[in-house]
Amino acid sequence: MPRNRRPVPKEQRRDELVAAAAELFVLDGYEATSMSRLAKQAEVTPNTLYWYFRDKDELLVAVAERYLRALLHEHASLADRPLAEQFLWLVERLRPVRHLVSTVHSRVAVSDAVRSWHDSFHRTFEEIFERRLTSPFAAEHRAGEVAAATFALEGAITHDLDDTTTRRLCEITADRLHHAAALNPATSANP
Amino acid sequence: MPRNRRPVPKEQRRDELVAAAAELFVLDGYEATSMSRLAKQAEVTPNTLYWYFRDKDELLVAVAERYLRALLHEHASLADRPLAEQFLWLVERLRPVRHLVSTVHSRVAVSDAVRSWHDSFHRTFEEIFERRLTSPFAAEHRAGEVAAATFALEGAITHDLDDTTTRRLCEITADRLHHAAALNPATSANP
DNA sequence: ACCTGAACACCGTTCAAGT
DNA sequence: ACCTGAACACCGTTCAAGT
Repeated sequence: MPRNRRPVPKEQRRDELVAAAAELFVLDGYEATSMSRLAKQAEVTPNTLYWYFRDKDELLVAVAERYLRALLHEHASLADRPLAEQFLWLVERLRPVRHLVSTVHSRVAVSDAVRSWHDSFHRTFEEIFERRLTSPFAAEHRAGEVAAATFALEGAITHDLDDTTTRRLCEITADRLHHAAALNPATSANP
Repeated sequence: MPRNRRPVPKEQRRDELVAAAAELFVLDGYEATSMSRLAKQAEVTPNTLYWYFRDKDELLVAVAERYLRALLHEHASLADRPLAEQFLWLVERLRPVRHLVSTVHSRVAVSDAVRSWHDSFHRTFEEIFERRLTSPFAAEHRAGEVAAATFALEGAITHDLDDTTTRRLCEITADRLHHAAALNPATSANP
């Protein structure tokens, strides 16, 4: 068997490794997936993983990024549906990878790579949310509303809620983003 | 030196170990604190930790519970202050132990002990929040509002927000809990 | 009952060496 | 450039043995 200089392009090779990692991270969890088990799954030696990735956290980032890309791609087709419906879709779409979400959060403090990916992830969603804030109002108020929406969804993904509560939470969150200006005391006091 | 059968009562001994763990978990993080470093800090051998705790996760639970007790005790004196102010206090109080919060969430899927503590933690705060829901309305609507409030605070604790955004988020969250019934379409449609 | 010494199986990571 | 064999320092945990 060929042991090195494989004829497969390096981007594709890297992708295979990320795919293997994605499967195991989601199935068994990040901590429970050792680099050697992962290597075995991808049919390489553990060291090979370190040729393509600096460390295990960089592998986590690659897996998370892979899911984010797929998510944004699928989301594009729902862009004109009601916001509450989009939120519900998002939450149900991310529930299966909830452990990945929790792991990313817990490794933000440990790994610079994870932290910077996490931050850019939040910026991506903040931009999407900000576009939905129909009425114009002051920047710090926008930031508060956007943060509340983001955290509501993150919580819904990572916690066990029954279906009706999940749906309610998505409706509440969407409502808030639409009517934020009207509900804002400072703004509604000066019409 | 006495090597066993220490004259110190076992509850106090356990407490010393939890105190040592609390310090290191918060200072260096849970993963970065090995059982041997922890043992050294508490001036025992690693094995001794396993006499008092089933595993590292049970130690994590003990540390978290310790913080929760202190938090609830301090919170009692603010019970009649405005809700937004209570929230801001809570967020700022828990920010220093944010890594503990993230770690608990990421180990919910791994450890039964952590999961059941986490669930009871949420029940505790849900009860506090539910008492603040002034207007009466259907149970599934309450659950949605309470979840939104809980997740907003959890997010504020575990993410970097500037001071004004944090304050705004707390105000929004408090407002929501007060006016939830009026904003609920189903309820406001039938006055 | 309480604590230790010594070991176990494993972990993430590195490095010199191969092609 | 790509990959491996072998090792490194360490991890959480266990267990027989001590007092």
